[in-house]
Amino acid sequence: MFFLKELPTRQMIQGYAKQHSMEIVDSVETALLMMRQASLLVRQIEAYFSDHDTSQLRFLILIVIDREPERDSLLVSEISDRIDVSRPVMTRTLQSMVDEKLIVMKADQSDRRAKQVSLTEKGCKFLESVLPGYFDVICKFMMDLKK
Amino acid sequence: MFFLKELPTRQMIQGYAKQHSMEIVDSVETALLMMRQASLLVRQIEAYFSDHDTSQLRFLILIVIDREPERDSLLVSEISDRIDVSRPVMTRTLQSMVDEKLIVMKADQSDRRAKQVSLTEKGCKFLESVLPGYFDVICKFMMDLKK
DNA sequence: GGTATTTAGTTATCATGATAACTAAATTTT
DNA sequence: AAAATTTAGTTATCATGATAACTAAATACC
Repeated sequence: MFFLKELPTRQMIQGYAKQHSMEIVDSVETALLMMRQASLLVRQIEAYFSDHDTSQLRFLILIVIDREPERDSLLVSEISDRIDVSRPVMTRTLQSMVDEKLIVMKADQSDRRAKQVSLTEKGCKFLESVLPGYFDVICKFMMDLKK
Repeated sequence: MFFLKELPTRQMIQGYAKQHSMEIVDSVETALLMMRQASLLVRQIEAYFSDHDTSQLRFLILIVIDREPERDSLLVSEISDRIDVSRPVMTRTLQSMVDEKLIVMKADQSDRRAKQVSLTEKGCKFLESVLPGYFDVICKFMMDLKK
């Protein structure tokens, strides 16, 4: 997250940067603006999911399992390949989602270390129920940006 | 932070969004890309500061005090006006920065509830020492983006 | 001038990110 | 086939974000 409310002016960036090339000042300005806007959007998204007693990470886990063509389960390692949080965070989050009955986990047949994760009926329904609002939050934010 | 590594294709977004207007699909795609890129950059920045035994928040606190024209201290509340983290996080972070001797805090004369925060010599030097690398990280990231 | 409200900052507690160190199973190497 | 390494996932612990509830001082209201 990037927490600075008022971004530095170009002049200020120029003052701090040792090399004063326009290109560098430009790219720093663009980067700061991108981080700030993304942070504001991420906050709105997290607030949306928090209102629905969940989190963006839980949502992403549901969606990567759901969007997999021709499969109805993924290994924990496959989910981790698609979402870059650390393994312990993945373990903990999956456990909470099992508790909430959004997913089920069962031992893999061919590799006894591995675990198959699949959506429950409840998880599927829940994903469908939060998706429209998720798009709404993003669209509304992007509309406001254009103004 | 936005953790999804492979963003959904336009088709996939279209499949999930109830309304299929191009505009909506477009803005969702743009937003996801922005959040993903910003997250990657923020991670690099945090890694950079972590290598220097500090954090982006500490850096931002130093810089908002430093960049204030005609003043060499700010009230905690003024720092909070400029950086949107919660007050308890601000309190805790300022305390750690006092422990590290990057800043000093003293009671305000006119308002006995308030505290003036100013940079120490060490804090000033430290800020100067990390600034070039900070710009480097951002510039390098933005260069790679263009490719 | 006394009561009520607001403002400044802190403390306690929780949620969620990380890394390091671990167990157990699979795989590679020799 | 035994030993070494890699891979899958977990546990323990820490860092850093949040909110709720608090103290104390300043300000507003009557």
